[in-house]
Amino acid sequence: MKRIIEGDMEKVSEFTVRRLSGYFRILADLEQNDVVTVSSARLGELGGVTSAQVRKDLSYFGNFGTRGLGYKVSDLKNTIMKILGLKKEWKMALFGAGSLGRALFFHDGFKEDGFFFTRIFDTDPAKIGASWGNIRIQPVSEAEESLQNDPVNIGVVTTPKSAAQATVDLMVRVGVKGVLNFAPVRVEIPSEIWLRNVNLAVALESLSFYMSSQ
Amino acid sequence: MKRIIEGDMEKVSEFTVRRLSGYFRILADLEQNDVVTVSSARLGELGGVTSAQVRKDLSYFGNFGTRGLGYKVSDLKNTIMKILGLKKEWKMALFGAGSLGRALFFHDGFKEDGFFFTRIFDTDPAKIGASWGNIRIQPVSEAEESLQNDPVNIGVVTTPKSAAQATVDLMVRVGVKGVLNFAPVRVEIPSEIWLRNVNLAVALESLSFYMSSQ
DNA sequence: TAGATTGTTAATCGATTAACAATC
DNA sequence: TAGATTGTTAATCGATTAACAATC
Repeated sequence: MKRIIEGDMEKVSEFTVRRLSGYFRILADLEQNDVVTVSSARLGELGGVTSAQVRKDLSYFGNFGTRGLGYKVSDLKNTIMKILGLKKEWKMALFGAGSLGRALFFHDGFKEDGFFFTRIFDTDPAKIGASWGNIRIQPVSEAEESLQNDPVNIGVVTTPKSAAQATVDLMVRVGVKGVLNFAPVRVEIPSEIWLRNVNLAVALESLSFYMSSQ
Repeated sequence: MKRIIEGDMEKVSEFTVRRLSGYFRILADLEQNDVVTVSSARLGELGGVTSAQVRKDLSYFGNFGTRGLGYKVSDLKNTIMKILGLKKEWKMALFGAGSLGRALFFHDGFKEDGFFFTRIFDTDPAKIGASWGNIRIQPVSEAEESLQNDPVNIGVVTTPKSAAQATVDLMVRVGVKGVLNFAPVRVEIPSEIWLRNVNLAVALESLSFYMSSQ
Protein backbone atom coordinates (compact mmCIF):
# COMPACT_ATOMS: atom_id res chain seq x y z
CA MET A 1 0.00 0.00 0.00
CA LYS A 2 1.47 3.28 -1.10
CA ARG A 3 0.66 6.69 0.19
CA ILE A 4 -0.60 9.53 -1.92
CA ILE A 5 2.04 11.95 -3.10
CA GLU A 6 4.97 11.19 -0.84
CA GLY A 7 8.67 10.69 -0.93
CA ASP A 8 8.33 7.06 -1.87
CA MET A 9 6.31 8.00 -4.95
CA GLU A 10 7.56 6.06 -7.95
CA LYS A 11 8.28 8.07 -11.03
CA VAL A 12 4.83 8.96 -12.34
CA SER A 13 4.89 9.74 -16.02
CA GLU A 14 3.17 12.64 -17.73
CA PHE A 15 1.17 9.98 -19.58
CA THR A 16 -0.31 8.77 -16.33
CA VAL A 17 -1.06 12.29 -15.14
CA ARG A 18 -2.92 13.15 -18.32
CA ARG A 19 -4.97 9.99 -18.10
CA LEU A 20 -5.84 10.80 -14.50
CA SER A 21 -7.29 14.08 -15.80
CA GLY A 22 -9.45 11.98 -18.11
CA TYR A 23 -10.60 9.60 -15.40
CA PHE A 24 -11.48 12.57 -13.22
CA ARG A 25 -13.79 14.01 -15.87
CA ILE A 26 -15.45 10.65 -16.51
CA LEU A 27 -15.97 10.07 -12.80
CA ALA A 28 -17.51 13.52 -12.41
CA ASP A 29 -19.95 12.66 -15.20
CA LEU A 30 -20.77 9.27 -13.67
CA GLU A 31 -21.33 10.89 -10.29
CA GLN A 32 -23.68 13.39 -11.88
CA ASN A 33 -25.61 10.46 -13.34
CA ASP A 34 -25.84 8.84 -9.90
CA VAL A 35 -23.62 5.91 -10.80
CA VAL A 36 -22.27 4.53 -7.52
CA THR A 37 -19.55 2.07 -8.50
CA VAL A 38 -17.40 1.53 -11.57
CA SER A 39 -14.96 -1.18 -12.59
CA SER A 40 -11.59 -0.56 -14.20
CA ALA A 41 -13.03 -2.22 -17.32
CA ARG A 42 -15.90 0.26 -17.54
CA LEU A 43 -13.73 3.25 -16.71
CA GLY A 44 -11.27 2.14 -19.35
CA GLU A 45 -14.02 1.73 -21.91
CA LEU A 46 -15.28 5.25 -21.24
CA GLY A 47 -11.76 6.65 -21.38
CA GLY A 48 -10.49 4.67 -24.35
CA VAL A 49 -7.81 2.74 -22.48
CA THR A 50 -7.44 -0.84 -21.24
CA SER A 51 -8.58 -1.90 -17.79
CA ALA A 52 -5.00 -2.84 -16.98
CA GLN A 53 -3.93 0.70 -17.79
CA VAL A 54 -6.52 2.13 -15.40
CA ARG A 55 -5.46 -0.16 -12.56
CA LYS A 56 -1.77 0.46 -13.22
CA ASP A 57 -2.26 4.24 -13.25
CA LEU A 58 -4.13 4.17 -9.94
CA SER A 59 -1.68 1.73 -8.37
CA TYR A 60 1.03 4.41 -8.27
CA PHE A 61 -0.97 6.21 -5.61
CA GLY A 62 -2.64 3.52 -3.52
CA ASN A 63 -5.32 0.82 -3.39
CA PHE A 64 -8.61 2.49 -4.02
CA GLY A 65 -10.74 -0.39 -5.27
CA THR A 66 -12.47 -3.39 -3.78
CA ARG A 67 -11.83 -6.78 -5.35
CA GLY A 68 -14.98 -8.16 -6.89
CA LEU A 69 -16.72 -4.80 -6.77
CA GLY A 70 -14.66 -2.08 -8.40
CA TYR A 71 -14.34 1.53 -7.28
CA LYS A 72 -16.76 3.88 -5.54
CA VAL A 73 -17.30 6.65 -8.07
CA SER A 74 -17.47 9.49 -5.56
CA ASP A 75 -14.50 8.34 -3.52
CA LEU A 76 -12.30 7.74 -6.55
CA LYS A 77 -13.23 11.12 -8.00
CA ASN A 78 -12.22 12.81 -4.78
CA THR A 79 -9.03 10.78 -4.52
CA ILE A 80 -7.98 11.74 -8.02
CA MET A 81 -8.82 15.39 -7.34
CA LYS A 82 -6.51 15.21 -4.34
CA ILE A 83 -3.78 13.55 -6.41
CA LEU A 84 -4.03 16.20 -9.12
CA GLY A 85 -4.01 19.01 -6.59
CA LEU A 86 -7.54 20.12 -7.42
CA LYS A 87 -8.67 20.36 -3.82
CA LYS A 88 -6.76 23.60 -3.41
CA GLU A 89 -7.50 26.92 -5.04
CA TRP A 90 -4.84 28.09 -7.45
CA LYS A 91 -4.38 31.79 -8.19
CA MET A 92 -3.31 32.71 -11.68
CA ALA A 93 -2.11 35.87 -13.41
CA LEU A 94 -2.88 36.36 -17.08
CA PHE A 95 -0.37 38.16 -19.30
CA GLY A 96 -1.93 39.18 -22.58
CA ALA A 97 -5.52 40.37 -22.74
CA GLY A 98 -6.16 39.31 -26.33
CA SER A 99 -8.89 37.03 -27.56
CA LEU A 100 -7.09 33.89 -26.36
CA GLY A 101 -6.52 35.40 -22.93
CA ARG A 102 -10.17 36.35 -22.82
CA ALA A 103 -11.27 32.83 -23.74
CA LEU A 104 -9.12 31.35 -20.98
CA PHE A 105 -10.28 33.94 -18.48
CA PHE A 106 -13.90 33.03 -19.03
CA HIS A 107 -13.28 29.28 -19.49
CA ASP A 108 -15.62 27.48 -17.08
CA GLY A 109 -13.49 24.34 -16.90
CA PHE A 110 -10.76 26.19 -15.06
CA LYS A 111 -13.03 27.53 -12.32
CA GLU A 112 -14.58 24.11 -11.79
CA ASP A 113 -11.08 22.74 -11.19
CA GLY A 114 -10.18 25.48 -8.72
CA PHE A 115 -8.08 27.66 -11.02
CA PHE A 116 -8.86 31.37 -10.75
CA PHE A 117 -7.41 34.36 -12.51
CA THR A 118 -6.81 37.11 -9.99
CA ARG A 119 -4.86 39.48 -12.22
CA ILE A 120 -4.75 40.53 -15.88
CA PHE A 121 -1.90 42.45 -17.51
CA ASP A 122 -1.46 43.95 -20.95
CA THR A 123 0.59 46.68 -22.61
CA ASP A 124 -2.14 47.99 -24.89
CA PRO A 125 -3.44 51.36 -23.59
CA ALA A 126 -6.74 50.62 -25.31
CA LYS A 127 -7.25 47.60 -23.06
CA ILE A 128 -5.82 48.87 -19.78
CA GLY A 129 -8.48 50.01 -17.36
CA ALA A 130 -11.21 47.82 -18.77
CA SER A 131 -12.52 45.01 -16.60
CA TRP A 132 -13.28 41.36 -17.25
CA GLY A 133 -15.64 40.07 -14.62
CA ASN A 134 -14.46 42.01 -11.61
CA ILE A 135 -10.78 42.04 -12.56
CA ARG A 136 -9.31 45.20 -13.98
CA ILE A 137 -6.75 44.99 -16.78
CA GLN A 138 -3.51 46.51 -15.45
CA PRO A 139 -0.48 47.77 -17.33
CA VAL A 140 2.41 45.31 -17.40
CA SER A 141 4.57 48.02 -15.85
CA GLU A 142 2.62 47.50 -12.62
CA ALA A 143 2.86 43.72 -12.73
CA GLU A 144 6.01 43.17 -10.72
CA GLU A 145 5.01 45.32 -7.77
CA SER A 146 1.43 44.11 -7.88
CA LEU A 147 2.43 40.45 -7.85
CA GLN A 148 5.02 40.97 -5.12
CA ASN A 149 2.27 42.36 -2.87
CA ASP A 150 -0.31 39.72 -3.71
CA PRO A 151 1.31 36.67 -5.28
CA VAL A 152 -0.16 34.06 -7.58
CA ASN A 153 0.77 30.41 -8.02
CA ILE A 154 0.62 30.19 -11.78
CA GLY A 155 1.38 32.55 -14.66
CA VAL A 156 -0.42 32.18 -17.98
CA VAL A 157 1.26 33.57 -21.11
CA THR A 158 -0.88 34.63 -24.06
CA THR A 159 1.39 37.44 -25.23
CA PRO A 160 2.92 37.62 -28.70
CA LYS A 161 6.01 35.44 -29.22
CA SER A 162 8.30 38.45 -28.92
CA ALA A 163 7.15 39.22 -25.37
CA ALA A 164 6.99 35.69 -24.02
CA GLN A 165 10.50 35.36 -22.58
CA ALA A 166 10.42 38.71 -20.78
CA THR A 167 7.01 37.83 -19.40
CA VAL A 168 8.25 34.51 -18.07
CA ASP A 169 11.31 36.17 -16.55
CA LEU A 170 9.05 38.58 -14.69
CA MET A 171 6.88 35.72 -13.48
CA VAL A 172 9.92 33.91 -12.16
CA ARG A 173 11.06 37.06 -10.32
CA VAL A 174 7.76 37.37 -8.50
CA GLY A 175 7.84 33.71 -7.49
CA VAL A 176 5.29 31.82 -9.53
CA LYS A 177 5.64 28.04 -9.21
CA GLY A 178 4.14 27.15 -12.58
CA VAL A 179 3.86 28.65 -16.06
CA LEU A 180 1.36 27.81 -18.75
CA ASN A 181 2.71 29.14 -22.03
CA PHE A 182 0.52 29.57 -25.11
CA ALA A 183 3.08 31.58 -27.08
CA PRO A 184 4.59 29.38 -29.80
CA VAL A 185 8.21 29.74 -28.65
CA ARG A 186 10.42 27.80 -26.29
CA VAL A 187 11.07 29.86 -23.18
CA GLU A 188 13.96 29.40 -20.77
CA ILE A 189 12.99 28.87 -17.17
CA PRO A 190 14.75 27.74 -13.98
CA SER A 191 14.38 24.01 -13.49
CA GLU A 192 12.47 24.35 -10.21
CA ILE A 193 9.59 26.14 -11.96
CA TRP A 194 7.08 23.88 -13.72
CA LEU A 195 6.37 24.75 -17.32
CA ARG A 196 3.76 23.48 -19.73
CA ASN A 197 3.59 24.66 -23.33
CA VAL A 198 0.32 24.55 -25.25
CA ASN A 199 0.43 25.12 -28.96
CA LEU A 200 -2.99 25.32 -30.55
CA ALA A 201 -1.60 24.70 -34.04
CA VAL A 202 -0.02 21.33 -33.26
CA ALA A 203 -3.29 19.38 -33.10
CA LEU A 204 -4.39 20.92 -36.40
CA GLU A 205 -1.06 20.08 -38.01
CA SER A 206 -1.38 16.51 -36.84
CA LEU A 207 -4.84 16.38 -38.42
CA SER A 208 -3.57 17.73 -41.71
CA PHE A 209 -0.65 15.29 -41.68
CA TYR A 210 -2.89 12.26 -41.39
CA MET A 211 -5.51 13.75 -43.72
CA SER A 212 -2.84 14.32 -46.36
CA SER A 213 -1.50 10.78 -46.11
CA GLN A 214 -5.11 9.58 -46.65
CA MET B 1 15.81 6.40 -49.74
CA LYS B 2 12.13 6.67 -48.92
CA ARG B 3 9.52 8.73 -50.60
CA ILE B 4 7.42 11.31 -48.85
CA ILE B 5 4.00 10.13 -47.75
CA GLU B 6 3.49 6.98 -49.73
CA GLY B 7 2.31 3.45 -49.39
CA ASP B 8 5.64 2.29 -48.10
CA MET B 9 5.51 4.80 -45.24
CA GLU B 10 6.50 3.10 -42.02
CA LYS B 11 4.20 3.63 -39.09
CA VAL B 12 4.88 7.23 -38.12
CA SER B 13 3.94 7.87 -34.53
CA GLU B 14 2.02 10.86 -33.23
CA PHE B 15 5.18 11.67 -31.26
CA THR B 16 7.11 12.13 -34.45
CA VAL B 17 4.35 14.24 -36.03
CA ARG B 18 4.22 16.59 -33.07
CA ARG B 19 7.98 16.99 -33.10
CA LEU B 20 7.84 17.79 -36.81
CA SER B 21 5.50 20.65 -35.93
CA GLY B 22 8.17 21.88 -33.58
CA TYR B 23 10.98 21.60 -36.11
CA PHE B 24 8.85 23.48 -38.59
CA ARG B 25 8.43 26.44 -36.26
CA ILE B 26 12.13 26.49 -35.39
CA LEU B 27 13.10 26.35 -39.05
CA ALA B 28 10.72 29.20 -39.86
CA ASP B 29 12.42 31.27 -37.15
CA LEU B 30 15.89 30.38 -38.40
CA GLU B 31 14.89 31.26 -41.95
CA GLN B 32 13.60 34.60 -40.74
CA ASN B 33 16.99 35.20 -39.13
CA ASP B 34 18.75 34.36 -42.40
CA VAL B 35 20.35 31.18 -41.11
CA VAL B 36 21.18 29.05 -44.15
CA THR B 37 22.10 25.62 -42.78
CA VAL B 38 21.44 23.78 -39.55
CA SER B 39 22.72 20.50 -38.12
CA SER B 40 20.57 17.92 -36.38
CA ALA B 41 22.50 18.78 -33.22
CA ARG B 42 21.55 22.46 -33.40
CA LEU B 43 17.97 21.75 -34.39
CA GLY B 44 17.69 19.32 -31.51
CA GLU B 45 19.15 21.83 -29.09
CA LEU B 46 16.60 24.44 -30.17
CA GLY B 47 13.77 21.93 -29.94
CA GLY B 48 14.79 20.22 -26.73
CA VAL B 49 15.45 16.80 -28.24
CA THR B 50 18.57 14.77 -29.11
CA SER B 51 20.22 15.00 -32.51
CA ALA B 52 19.52 11.30 -33.01
CA GLN B 53 15.84 11.97 -32.47
CA VAL B 54 15.85 14.69 -35.13
CA ARG B 55 17.57 12.45 -37.68
CA LYS B 56 15.36 9.50 -36.84
CA ASP B 57 12.18 11.60 -37.21
CA LEU B 58 13.28 12.89 -40.59
CA SER B 59 14.45 9.48 -41.78
CA TYR B 60 10.85 8.22 -41.96
CA PHE B 61 10.31 10.54 -44.91
CA GLY B 62 13.56 10.63 -46.84
CA ASN B 63 17.16 11.84 -46.84
CA PHE B 64 17.12 15.59 -46.60
CA GLY B 65 20.55 16.34 -45.22
CA THR B 66 24.09 16.46 -46.51
CA ARG B 67 26.74 14.54 -44.62
CA GLY B 68 29.29 16.88 -43.18
CA LEU B 69 27.06 19.91 -43.68
CA GLY B 70 23.63 19.42 -42.20
CA TYR B 71 20.33 20.61 -43.62
CA LYS B 72 19.42 23.63 -45.72
CA VAL B 73 17.03 25.59 -43.51
CA SER B 74 14.72 26.71 -46.29
CA ASP B 75 14.56 23.36 -48.01
CA LEU B 76 13.93 21.43 -44.83
CA LYS B 77 11.24 23.88 -43.76
CA ASN B 78 9.47 23.41 -47.06
CA THR B 79 9.88 19.65 -46.92
CA ILE B 80 8.35 19.48 -43.46
CA MET B 81 5.51 21.75 -44.55
CA LYS B 82 4.81 19.33 -47.37
CA ILE B 83 4.96 16.35 -45.00
CA LEU B 84 2.55 18.01 -42.57
CA GLY B 85 0.17 18.96 -45.35
CA LEU B 86 0.69 22.68 -44.83
CA LYS B 87 1.19 23.45 -48.53
CA LYS B 88 -2.53 23.12 -49.13
CA GLU B 89 -5.25 25.40 -47.88
CA TRP B 90 -7.63 23.78 -45.43
CA LYS B 91 -11.17 25.07 -45.02
CA MET B 92 -12.68 24.85 -41.59
CA ALA B 93 -16.15 25.32 -40.10
CA LEU B 94 -16.47 26.58 -36.54
CA PHE B 95 -19.32 25.36 -34.37
CA GLY B 96 -19.74 27.51 -31.30
CA ALA B 97 -19.21 31.26 -31.48
CA GLY B 98 -18.19 31.71 -27.85
CA SER B 99 -15.02 33.27 -26.57
CA LEU B 100 -12.94 30.20 -27.35
CA GLY B 101 -14.32 30.00 -30.87
CA ARG B 102 -13.56 33.66 -31.29
CA ALA B 103 -9.98 33.19 -30.11
CA LEU B 104 -9.44 30.36 -32.57
CA PHE B 105 -11.10 32.28 -35.38
CA PHE B 106 -8.69 35.18 -34.97
CA HIS B 107 -5.66 33.04 -34.11
CA ASP B 108 -2.86 34.08 -36.45
CA GLY B 109 -0.99 30.80 -36.19
CA PHE B 110 -3.75 28.98 -38.06
CA LYS B 111 -3.77 31.32 -41.02
CA GLU B 112 0.00 31.16 -41.32
CA ASP B 113 -0.30 27.38 -41.58
CA GLY B 114 -2.99 27.52 -44.26
CA PHE B 115 -6.02 26.83 -42.04
CA PHE B 116 -8.96 29.14 -42.73
CA PHE B 117 -12.39 29.33 -41.18
CA THR B 118 -14.98 29.75 -43.92
CA ARG B 119 -18.08 29.25 -41.80
CA ILE B 120 -19.29 29.97 -38.25
CA PHE B 121 -22.37 28.43 -36.65
CA ASP B 122 -24.11 29.01 -33.34
CA THR B 123 -27.56 28.54 -31.84
CA ASP B 124 -27.65 31.78 -29.87
CA PRO B 125 -30.00 34.29 -31.58
CA ALA B 126 -27.99 37.08 -29.99
CA LYS B 127 -24.94 35.99 -31.97
CA ILE B 128 -26.51 34.95 -35.25
CA GLY B 129 -26.19 37.58 -37.94
CA ALA B 130 -23.11 39.21 -36.48
CA SER B 131 -19.88 38.93 -38.46
CA TRP B 132 -16.32 38.09 -37.50
CA GLY B 133 -13.96 39.36 -40.13
CA ASN B 134 -16.03 38.87 -43.24
CA ILE B 135 -17.75 35.69 -42.06
CA ARG B 136 -21.33 35.91 -40.87
CA ILE B 137 -22.45 33.78 -37.92
CA GLN B 138 -25.16 31.44 -39.18
CA PRO B 139 -27.77 29.46 -37.26
CA VAL B 140 -26.83 25.81 -36.76
CA SER B 141 -30.11 24.91 -38.44
CA GLU B 142 -28.60 26.11 -41.71
CA ALA B 143 -25.34 24.25 -41.23
CA GLU B 144 -26.11 21.00 -42.96
CA GLU B 145 -27.41 22.55 -46.18
CA SER B 146 -24.78 25.23 -46.18
CA LEU B 147 -21.93 22.73 -45.79
CA GLN B 148 -23.38 20.39 -48.39
CA ASN B 149 -23.25 23.22 -50.90
CA ASP B 150 -19.82 24.47 -50.00
CA PRO B 151 -17.89 21.82 -48.04
CA VAL B 152 -15.05 22.22 -45.59
CA ASN B 153 -12.21 19.84 -44.75
CA ILE B 154 -12.18 20.24 -40.99
CA GLY B 155 -14.79 20.89 -38.32
CA VAL B 156 -13.86 22.65 -35.10
CA VAL B 157 -16.05 22.08 -32.03
CA THR B 158 -16.21 24.74 -29.32
CA THR B 159 -19.81 24.05 -28.30
CA PRO B 160 -20.85 23.09 -24.77
CA LYS B 161 -20.32 19.43 -23.86
CA SER B 162 -24.00 18.66 -24.30
CA ALA B 163 -23.97 19.68 -27.98
CA ALA B 164 -20.66 18.14 -28.98
CA GLN B 165 -21.83 14.72 -30.17
CA ALA B 166 -24.70 16.09 -32.29
CA THR B 167 -22.31 18.62 -33.78
CA VAL B 168 -19.80 15.93 -34.69
CA ASP B 169 -22.56 13.77 -36.18
CA LEU B 170 -23.59 16.67 -38.41
CA MET B 171 -20.00 17.23 -39.46
CA VAL B 172 -19.67 13.60 -40.42
CA ARG B 173 -22.86 13.76 -42.47
CA VAL B 174 -21.56 16.68 -44.52
CA GLY B 175 -18.29 14.90 -45.15
CA VAL B 176 -15.57 16.57 -43.10
CA LYS B 177 -12.34 14.56 -43.04
CA GLY B 178 -11.08 15.84 -39.70
CA VAL B 179 -12.50 17.09 -36.41
CA LEU B 180 -10.80 19.22 -33.80
CA ASN B 181 -12.79 18.93 -30.59
CA PHE B 182 -12.38 21.37 -27.70
CA ALA B 183 -15.44 20.16 -25.79
CA PRO B 184 -14.30 18.09 -22.79
CA VAL B 185 -16.18 14.93 -23.73
CA ARG B 186 -15.27 11.87 -25.74
CA VAL B 187 -17.22 11.89 -28.99
CA GLU B 188 -17.93 8.86 -31.17
CA ILE B 189 -16.81 9.15 -34.76
CA PRO B 190 -16.40 6.76 -37.70
CA SER B 191 -12.88 5.41 -37.86
CA GLU B 192 -12.14 6.94 -41.27
CA ILE B 193 -12.56 10.48 -39.88
CA TRP B 194 -9.53 11.88 -38.07
CA LEU B 195 -10.19 13.26 -34.61
CA ARG B 196 -8.07 15.28 -32.24
CA ASN B 197 -9.26 16.30 -28.80
CA VAL B 198 -7.82 19.36 -27.09
CA ASN B 199 -8.61 19.88 -23.45
CA LEU B 200 -7.35 23.17 -22.10
CA ALA B 201 -7.65 22.00 -18.50
CA VAL B 202 -5.28 19.05 -18.85
CA ALA B 203 -2.08 21.09 -19.01
CA LEU B 204 -3.15 23.07 -15.95
CA GLU B 205 -3.99 19.89 -14.06
CA SER B 206 -0.60 18.50 -14.91
CA LEU B 207 0.97 21.68 -13.53
CA SER B 208 -1.02 21.46 -10.30
CA PHE B 209 -0.13 17.77 -9.94
CA TYR B 210 3.59 18.43 -10.06
CA MET B 211 3.29 21.65 -8.05
CA SER B 212 1.41 19.76 -5.32
CA SER B 213 4.00 16.99 -5.16
CA GLN B 214 6.67 19.70 -4.68
C1' DT C 1 42.50 15.49 -47.53
C1' DA C 2 40.62 15.92 -42.60
C1' DG C 3 36.72 17.21 -40.06
C1' DA C 4 31.95 17.23 -39.69
C1' DT C 5 27.65 15.31 -39.86
C1' DT C 6 24.27 12.30 -41.83
C1' DG C 7 21.38 7.97 -42.08
C1' DT C 8 20.75 3.70 -39.96
C1' DT C 9 21.39 -0.30 -37.02
C1' DA C 10 21.47 -2.32 -32.65
C1' DA C 11 21.05 -1.56 -27.66
C1' DT C 12 18.48 0.55 -24.18
C1' DC C 13 14.90 2.41 -21.89
C1' DG C 14 10.22 2.99 -20.55
C1' DA C 15 5.32 2.36 -21.20
C1' DT C 16 1.54 -0.87 -22.05
C1' DT C 17 -0.67 -5.17 -21.68
C1' DA C 18 -1.63 -9.99 -20.40
C1' DA C 19 -2.17 -12.95 -16.93
C1' DC C 20 -3.28 -14.50 -12.48
C1' DA C 21 -3.19 -15.05 -7.43
C1' DA C 22 -5.57 -12.56 -3.89
C1' DT C 23 -9.85 -11.52 -2.09
C1' DC C 24 -14.32 -9.14 -1.75
C1' DT D 1 -19.87 -20.24 -1.71
C1' DA D 2 -19.11 -18.78 -6.75
C1' DG D 3 -18.35 -14.95 -9.62
C1' DA D 4 -16.25 -10.71 -10.23
C1' DT D 5 -12.65 -7.70 -10.11
C1' DT D 6 -8.56 -5.80 -8.03
C1' DG D 7 -3.43 -5.10 -7.53
C1' DT D 8 0.79 -6.59 -9.25
C1' DT D 9 4.27 -9.20 -11.70
C1' DA D 10 6.32 -10.58 -15.85
C1' DA D 11 6.12 -10.34 -20.90
C1' DT D 12 5.59 -7.47 -24.74
C1' DC D 13 5.69 -3.67 -27.40
C1' DG D 14 7.32 0.61 -29.08
C1' DA D 15 10.04 4.79 -28.66
C1' DT D 16 14.56 6.82 -27.72
C1' DT D 17 19.42 6.87 -27.82
C1' DA D 18 24.22 5.50 -28.70
C1' DA D 19 27.31 4.33 -31.90
C1' DC D 20 29.45 4.20 -36.26
C1' DA D 21 30.16 3.37 -41.22
C1' DA D 22 29.21 6.22 -45.13
C1' DT D 23 30.26 10.34 -47.27
C1' DC D 24 30.12 15.35 -48.14
